[in-house]
Amino acid sequence: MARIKTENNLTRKEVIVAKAATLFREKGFKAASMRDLAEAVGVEAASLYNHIKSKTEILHELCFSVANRFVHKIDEVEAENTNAVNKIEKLLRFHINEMLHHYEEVYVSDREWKHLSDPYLSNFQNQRRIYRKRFAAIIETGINEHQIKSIDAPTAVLIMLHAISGIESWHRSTQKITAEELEENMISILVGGLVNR
Amino acid sequence: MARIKTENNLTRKEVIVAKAATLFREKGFKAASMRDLAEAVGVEAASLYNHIKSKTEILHELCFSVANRFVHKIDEVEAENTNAVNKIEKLLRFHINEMLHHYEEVYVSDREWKHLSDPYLSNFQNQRRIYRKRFAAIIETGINEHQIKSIDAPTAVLIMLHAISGIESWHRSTQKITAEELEENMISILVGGLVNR
DNA sequence: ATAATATACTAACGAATGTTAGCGATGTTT
DNA sequence: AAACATCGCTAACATTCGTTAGTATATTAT
Repeated sequence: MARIKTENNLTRKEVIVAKAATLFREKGFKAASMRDLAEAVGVEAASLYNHIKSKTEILHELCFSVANRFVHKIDEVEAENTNAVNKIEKLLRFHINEMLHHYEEVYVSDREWKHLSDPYLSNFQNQRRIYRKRFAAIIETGINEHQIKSIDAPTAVLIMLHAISGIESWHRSTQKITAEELEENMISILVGGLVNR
Repeated sequence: MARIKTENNLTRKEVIVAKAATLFREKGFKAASMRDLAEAVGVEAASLYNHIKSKTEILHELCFSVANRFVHKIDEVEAENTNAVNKIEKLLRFHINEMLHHYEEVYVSDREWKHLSDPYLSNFQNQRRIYRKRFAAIIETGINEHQIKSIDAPTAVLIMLHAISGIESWHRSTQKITAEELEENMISILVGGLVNR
């Protein structure tokens, strides 16, 4: 009877959720079975239920831990005393680094939230909608102050956010530029596409 | 015994595939069941098999019909006698319009291709990889001719393609700007992010 | 050492899945 | 009208799914 190995002060639940993130990213939430997850963790499927309530609970944990980090960040950025373009750049760099260093979680949260069930589903969608509105509001400010060219702010937001989710492809590619280079390239293209010249 | 209704010269198979595209987009390939699809088509699940070989075959049809359209387009654009920025703009506009007018198919092809099985899977991945290389090559040309700023071309490609997939959110949003406005906004931001000033 | 708790196991469940077989009804061609 | 192909139906199949119950073992606290 081999116990789930815990390292770095992680609870067994956290180990399971972390392995699940990898699995959900690779196969998708629906296609990844609890038996798959059990094997990845090194245990029988039924044993997982000593640590988690359900498969969906794992998805909750992943989606909301990611969402909360972004909300916390935009709280911080909004409060800063700087111009709109700076704020946007900070948000973008945060998104990029989240995608670089918490790839599995962020990716799963982005692509698999549809499989949440109410009330978590509506909750998540609400948070997402509000986040995007706040992001758009910063862009609007930049437009009004003529730092940013006159574009539709919600459209700009969806371009930015989806563009960053492209880092998925970078992770899988064989000939990678470094993470730093990637970050600078993305900022150059995305911010460059917004600003007035 | 109600037959599958065919309109506009569509075969029954094409009706099934079209309905499947909607369903796969809404629920994901794995979560959408053949019984769901049957209901959407107005028939029993077993009856579908008079027209299609398997659930996976439907996914093949969707993925490759989309992929073929993009390959065909880049063939056309590469052959044109114009500069790199123009070529990129044409490709982007094509992507945007595909996403606007063949939303279901393009979205499914983009997100669900992982569930293809070999040899179709490797085939699809190859086509995708080659397409992106050709796109990157056009960007490289623009960089060498100093129309485009000095960036990593593969990174630029993944930003462009993923940004466009954000049109998904536009489709679902309630207060939409028009399709034409969306197209112009996207082109402005994306091309604006590339060009040298 | 003993008791208590945490964790893993085996076995099994009901439900849902993709798919096949066989039959009858419908539509088309001769 | 007869022959034939097309199409949809019911019934059923083998798997796989998430999850639960009950039990055994390992760890921790007393």
